[in-house]
Amino acid sequence: METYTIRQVSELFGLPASTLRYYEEMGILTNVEKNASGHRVYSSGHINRLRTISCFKRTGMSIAQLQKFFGFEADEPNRIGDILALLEEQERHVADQIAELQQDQTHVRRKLCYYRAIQTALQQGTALPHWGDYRDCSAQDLTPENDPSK
Amino acid sequence: METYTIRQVSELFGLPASTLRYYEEMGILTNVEKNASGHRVYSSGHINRLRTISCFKRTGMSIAQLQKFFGFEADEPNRIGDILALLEEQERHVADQIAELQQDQTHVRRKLCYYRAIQTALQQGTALPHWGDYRDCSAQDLTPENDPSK
DNA sequence: CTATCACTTCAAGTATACTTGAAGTCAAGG
DNA sequence: CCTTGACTTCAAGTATACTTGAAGTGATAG
Repeated sequence: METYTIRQVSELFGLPASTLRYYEEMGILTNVEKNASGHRVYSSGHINRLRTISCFKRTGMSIAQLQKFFGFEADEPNRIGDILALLEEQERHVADQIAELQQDQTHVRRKLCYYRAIQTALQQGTALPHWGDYRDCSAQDLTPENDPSK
Repeated sequence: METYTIRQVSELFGLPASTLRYYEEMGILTNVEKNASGHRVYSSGHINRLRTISCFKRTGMSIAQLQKFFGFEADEPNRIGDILALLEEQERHVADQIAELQQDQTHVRRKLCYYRAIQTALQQGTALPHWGDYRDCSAQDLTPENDPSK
């Protein structure tokens, strides 16, 4: 069975060793063994756990929620209901986040479009495009006809 | 020109009034007028600015970066290059975030799938599906053949 | 033998983004 | 006139998630 030092895990995930110790202390990275000289030894199970932690953290879970989730998992099969509820909540949350980010992407692209037009106008000495004060554009204010990003 | 009280803006964005004052103090919500009795008066320009702030914050910008960005905007047209660089960076960042979240969505769905199968097996008293230790499943470990979410 | 390196524990410190509390002002209602 | 409600400022406090520093241990290199 493959094992990893704290340094290897650290480099694998781009996390400082102190963070790995912190996760362990917080109880979200559990059952880390120690070798004869007291150094931590991680297994592929820990690597998988860390992938889940990264995933959940990216999708906005706090340490407290992670503690809860892995607490339920440790108490499987009694807590399958709780686990499913948490995962379903998280699935909704991720879907919402993706939808919001796609809106945000449009917002950023419109601002980009606006400032690129201004830059071009400045360089060519031509008139500025007359989109009014488009800087703080918002999805709501835009119809397909007046949307320069379309 | 339409105006808003701090309470109205607060409710519009679901942000406490203290946060609006904080954003103003930090210089990312600028030029807020006061009426005769010293109360803040927000305009539609502030509403648009707040939409941009929300967008940028969701996509991971810190207050410091927002200060920088709106600082550049205030100094337009001299800083169009800086603005464009920042927006382009942000566009890449959002795209990466969406891609990551889509991976995370798959991860969550697989875990859901796994635990639903376990729940079903428990309820029916049938054998557990033999996916090994699938709990900490990760995209890398899965081929289309052994992926229960497919 | 000793220095260096990679780790260890434990307590305390830091960064970010707010949040709260105290004390005061202003306008309207009773 | 007095209270109530909505705001104001300013300083200090809080929550979260680490991060850092000090002091120590054990294995390896010179």
